[in-house]
Amino acid sequence: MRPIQIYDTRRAALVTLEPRDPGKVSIYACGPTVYGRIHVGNARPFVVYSLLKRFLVHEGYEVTLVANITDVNDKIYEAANGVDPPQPSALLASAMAAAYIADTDRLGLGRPDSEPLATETIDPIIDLIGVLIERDAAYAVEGDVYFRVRSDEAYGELSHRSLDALDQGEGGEGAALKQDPLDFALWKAQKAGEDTAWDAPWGRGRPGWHIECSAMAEEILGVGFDIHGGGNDLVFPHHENEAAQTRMARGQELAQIWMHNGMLQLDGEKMAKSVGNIESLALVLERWGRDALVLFFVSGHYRQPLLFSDQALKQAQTSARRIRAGAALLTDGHSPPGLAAHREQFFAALADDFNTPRALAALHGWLADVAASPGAGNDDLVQMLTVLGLESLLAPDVSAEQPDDAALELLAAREAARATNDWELADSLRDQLAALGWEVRDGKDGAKLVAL
RNA sequence: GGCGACGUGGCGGAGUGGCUACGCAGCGGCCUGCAAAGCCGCGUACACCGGUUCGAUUCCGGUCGUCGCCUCCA
Repeated sequence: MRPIQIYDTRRAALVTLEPRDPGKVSIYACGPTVYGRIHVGNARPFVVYSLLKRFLVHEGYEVTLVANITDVNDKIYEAANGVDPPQPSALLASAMAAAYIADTDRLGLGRPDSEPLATETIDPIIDLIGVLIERDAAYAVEGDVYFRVRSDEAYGELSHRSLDALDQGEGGEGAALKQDPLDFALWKAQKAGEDTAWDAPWGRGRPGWHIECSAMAEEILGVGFDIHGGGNDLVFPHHENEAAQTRMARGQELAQIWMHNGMLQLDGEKMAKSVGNIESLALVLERWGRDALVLFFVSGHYRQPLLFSDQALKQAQTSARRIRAGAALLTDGHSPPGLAAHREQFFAALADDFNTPRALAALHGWLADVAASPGAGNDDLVQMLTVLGLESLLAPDVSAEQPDDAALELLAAREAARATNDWELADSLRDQLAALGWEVRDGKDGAKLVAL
């Protein structure tokens, strides 16, 4: 196992991964709130942490990846009430959770080891809130429970903010009940129009947004697990609050390393539902294919913003096609030792804060060199592509359309024309095929059709 | 306003105190009946102004600009 460096938001520095349990790495990645279909931006953390897991497994670690699904939330109530006719919020949440699973399944990266739901973690949530109240880090008011931010001396450490700079706090309803504007809700009393609620010692209601993650992460991974991930828009307040809750309730840090991915951008702005510049994941997958999308994601470093555009996806598609073409020239088996340096660079890049673009450059270097020895073993490439979630490029494109009989007839006619050196007719038939969307590729073993 | 990140060749996107990132596009060549695909080759780009240094795209200061968070957000 080589040393693995990861950038930790809290320490604002690269740190060496030193698992709590030797040989095992535990990761909790914040997933979506399911009140609608997810967009491509939401897929970035899913891809990043799925691939990080693959890399760590390759390095010999036993990895547990947890990705939660938030299925109770104001947004869900709003969305359920906004449908005509209004539907039960639990129904909408479960439908959207299923859609989320289906959409991310199509990324072809497998599932996280555990995908807990907030609504199935209510008891641990209530217990955790109870401990916070006992320790005077939280207080109940009229059925709500608020976290006393100023009780936590370390508050702000993760997001590097001073309390003075946070004079606003959570606004809106509940503001009047808070002892300090900075305090945030752990539990919200049931209100009119809210159709999901659970009984708790301080009244019937449902959990606030941040507490569920503290509870779910602790339930599955235990306190002090290795890596907590999510989009960098969650650093404050979500992760700051999660960290504070666990710190005050358990006297220990929730996670050792806080890892955050950058935002996908569209038209110079973060892609977000609130901005309205979203492209649904399902649509992008359908349009460009999962190979192109995954390659697009790994083409940029996870911490940097990444510019989403048709051009970028088209480039990724072309690049994926060429990698596949290169891979097709190889045979199963050991790779030439002379190429090992490229493979080492590939994994060294990933060990250095999961630098996928640099790894990709090494992969291209490997492919460029292997071109000189056709029929070489593909072992190295299999390893590299698998870690990037692109092992599908080792096989012919299964999503490729198959030519219909009409196209095949034209192709046969062209072959016949070529056999008699009737180039004019052959070229005209090739143009006809192009008009039908087929590109002709002449090769040693005859002509083939490829969808344009 | 506060905090943070960033400004790299046509586009995307790494990285480094002096040495080719890489990809896509483009150009030239090989191959081909001609093409396509594939292969080979080709780009002294690092916002601006100062400073440190033998030497800065890389370090420091400033200017301009962009993005993120500070409210729901992956």
